[in-house]
Amino acid sequence: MKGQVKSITKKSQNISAWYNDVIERAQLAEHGPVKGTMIWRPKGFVLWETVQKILDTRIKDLGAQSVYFPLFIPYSFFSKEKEHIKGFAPDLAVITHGGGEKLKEPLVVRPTSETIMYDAFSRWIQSFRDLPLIFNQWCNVVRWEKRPYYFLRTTEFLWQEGHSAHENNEDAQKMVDEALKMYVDFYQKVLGLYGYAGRKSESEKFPGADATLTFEILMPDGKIVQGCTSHNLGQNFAKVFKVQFQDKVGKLQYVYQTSWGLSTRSIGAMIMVHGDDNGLVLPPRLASTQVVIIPITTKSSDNKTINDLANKAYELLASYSTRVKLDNSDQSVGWKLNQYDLEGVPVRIEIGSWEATNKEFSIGVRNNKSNYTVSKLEHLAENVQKLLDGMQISLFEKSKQFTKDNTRQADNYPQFKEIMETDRGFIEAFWCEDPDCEAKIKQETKATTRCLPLGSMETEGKCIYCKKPAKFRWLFGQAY
RNA sequence: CGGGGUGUAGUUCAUCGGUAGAACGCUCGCUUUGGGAGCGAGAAGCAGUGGGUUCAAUUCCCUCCACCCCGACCA
Repeated sequence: MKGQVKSITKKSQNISAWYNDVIERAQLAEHGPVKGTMIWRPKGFVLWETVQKILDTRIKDLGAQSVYFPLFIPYSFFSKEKEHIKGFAPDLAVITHGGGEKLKEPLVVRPTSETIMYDAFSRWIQSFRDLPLIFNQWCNVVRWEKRPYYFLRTTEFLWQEGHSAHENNEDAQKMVDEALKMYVDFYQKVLGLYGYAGRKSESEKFPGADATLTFEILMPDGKIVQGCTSHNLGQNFAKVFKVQFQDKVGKLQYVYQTSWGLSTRSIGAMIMVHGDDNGLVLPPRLASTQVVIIPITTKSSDNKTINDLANKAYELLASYSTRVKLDNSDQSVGWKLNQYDLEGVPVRIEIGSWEATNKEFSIGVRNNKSNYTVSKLEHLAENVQKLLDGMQISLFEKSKQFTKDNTRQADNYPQFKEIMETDRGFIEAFWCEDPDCEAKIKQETKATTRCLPLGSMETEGKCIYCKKPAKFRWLFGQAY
């Protein structure tokens, strides 16, 4: 009965190796032939499809219309906004040749679409009646990565980018806030991930933005993933791309703009936080298979009764709109159980002789390995739903608890450094908001400001680094 | 771009100066099925690349390339 299958690296032993093992063994993805690229296999891509499906509805609820802009952007577009090109230049993939000839002007492979979109906006927006204009596009973008990592840092990644133009800053700010709220809700309710929403520092904000909002998520190794961003671009791009409209009194004005995005990085964060030594653990709302039914037939069992019962359970759950799969394949039971653990299927139902005799079902939940629940047929659908709901909540609660347990206040720099050398995680510390202090802290501890949490109260404190007056405790941490 | 490591079957690796072997996976058959089943048969490899040393290189030396890990950069 002993299998010779090589087990995956323990999560506690080496989280990078574990992460790579899980992704490859669960057949989510492989490395592409070009460094930094990844091949999305069906079981991985379906996760993104689900993210898209759920998020797209919410994005449209924000008033966005879907569009698609070209992958190739004239280099000159990038140069127009000074901060923008400065921030993105190191990441750009630039095409110099095409059709066997050297191009007159190099082309940038889209790292983000502000420039190419706003060039069009300048033609499409003429009047206050054209506002607000809210677009969203799902696409791939390229940012050259020196050190790639599945999902979290890939040279080509997939995302959604929302772009809007408004008459005034209030409307733009409202858009930015709503987009962030949508992302936070998505992370918490669908992906089951806790985190901190806040504002980025001047040096960490999007190149070309007035302000950037973010949702920061703690990983098990104490490093932090930026889960999404929502930027208030002010009139910075409007001025260089001449995006102007005539207001109600006929005066020519620049629009106020926003952009906001969530990428395939979200899937990496979800895997890293929820997964365990047996493989993936998928939040029920994300899982394309929420329940797997495994009939256990033997030579001596009443296989007709077992199969009838399994079929009934399948139909019942399917009619309850549970995403259910019945596995009749001839693999051994042990293999199936391990396989579905690896794939992260939230709930499994086993039906063998014992269950057939008692007309009951043994139900196991992925994140509570040892416990089985027993259910009669008539209560199956609602009991399974309760287990799915319970699992969804417990994943989030666990993520929340872990984040809270690893959010520490540092009141002096030695303390700060000690935390960074041991547990890392989030550190709340006063900072004077001088970029020099921020840069030095980063250099000395690897920690950067992650955000100023929304709703932070202004008080009086001293900068952790220079001891000059500081108004807020910022969240610090090591970025992924 | 710095520091370290690895390239041999689909995968993970072993081997060794005389042109290759295991496990898992895969195919076929029989037997099986309550936490990765058993037996038998079978398919599968120009040993990353280019050069050098040698009678002989997968093996030793160098180049390049790729990938992995650790740093700097980053959604």
